[in-house]
Amino acid sequence: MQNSECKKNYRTRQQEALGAYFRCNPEACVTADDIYMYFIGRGDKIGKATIYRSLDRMVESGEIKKFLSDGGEGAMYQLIDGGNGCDRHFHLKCIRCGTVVHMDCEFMDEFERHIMEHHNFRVDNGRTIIYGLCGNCSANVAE
Amino acid sequence: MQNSECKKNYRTRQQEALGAYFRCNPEACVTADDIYMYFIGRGDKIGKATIYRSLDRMVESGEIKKFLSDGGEGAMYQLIDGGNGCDRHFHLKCIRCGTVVHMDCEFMDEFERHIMEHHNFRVDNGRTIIYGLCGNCSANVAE
DNA sequence: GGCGAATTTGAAAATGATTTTCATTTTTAT
DNA sequence: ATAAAAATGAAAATCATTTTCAAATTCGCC
Repeated sequence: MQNSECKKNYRTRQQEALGAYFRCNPEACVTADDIYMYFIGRGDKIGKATIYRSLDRMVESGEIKKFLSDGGEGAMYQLIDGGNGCDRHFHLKCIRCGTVVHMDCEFMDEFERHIMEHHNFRVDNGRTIIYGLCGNCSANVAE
Repeated sequence: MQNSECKKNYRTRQQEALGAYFRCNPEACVTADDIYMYFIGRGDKIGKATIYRSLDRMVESGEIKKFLSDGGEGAMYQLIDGGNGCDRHFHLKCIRCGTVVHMDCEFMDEFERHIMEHHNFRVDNGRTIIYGLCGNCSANVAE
């Protein structure tokens, strides 16, 4: 009810609880049901629909990521570490686990310059996402 | 029944059909239902269960990859590294006029190599679209 | 401090993708 | 060819996720 200890502007107790859950478990990699069970286990009152809705919001706002698990239990959710949005780098997004790697090095300038000079095209870093496989997943996918 | 035209060792007509589908559509990025509809549309006889089972096998064997779409329609399947040249270039898409420029030059290899070596990430050219402004639009847009 | 509007919640029902069941068909090995 | 093993398809079952809608909560404002 009161959000005295809360800095972020979550509107409701449930939304704050979810935010706190991820902040207190920064490495958590969980399904919606995992989270539901966690709260139910603690005796908290929360509905699954609310969890799904809140997770959607957090994915939308870029706080957490959603991806397909290796097993087949449903979507998994995990905190996005950096979280600080910046336009001076590319995003490399793993198509397997959803991890976003931030590419922020001088080579990028070279890339932009090449595309500008040789292809007459001005890259928009903010909108561009490079898809592929991160190191982990690359190692796990047989080829 | 006869697999005269088939080189790969798929056991059944349905499995061969699925393999052929991906080989003939190397850039296809589809849901199980897309594939089902495709075959039904052609008048072929195939069940959804078989499609799911075959897709699982192909993911397992590393022929195709499975991932969560950005929209929310279910899992998507796509050939891994089509092997065909179509995966060998980037697409530069203008966010203003929609023009797609194909970037197909030796610099791309350099780009991939850099990302692989410095960022431990294997770029998937087929799925990546670089957004920005084409020459025309760049000249016309005030910034 | 409280009232009404707007938003959020939760339980249950609905949805929809995927999996399982099982009788039948096809393939494989002999 | 023939029997055993594996694969198929239609339908039913499963299960994660979404929707519905009435009740509860929060927000804006006086």
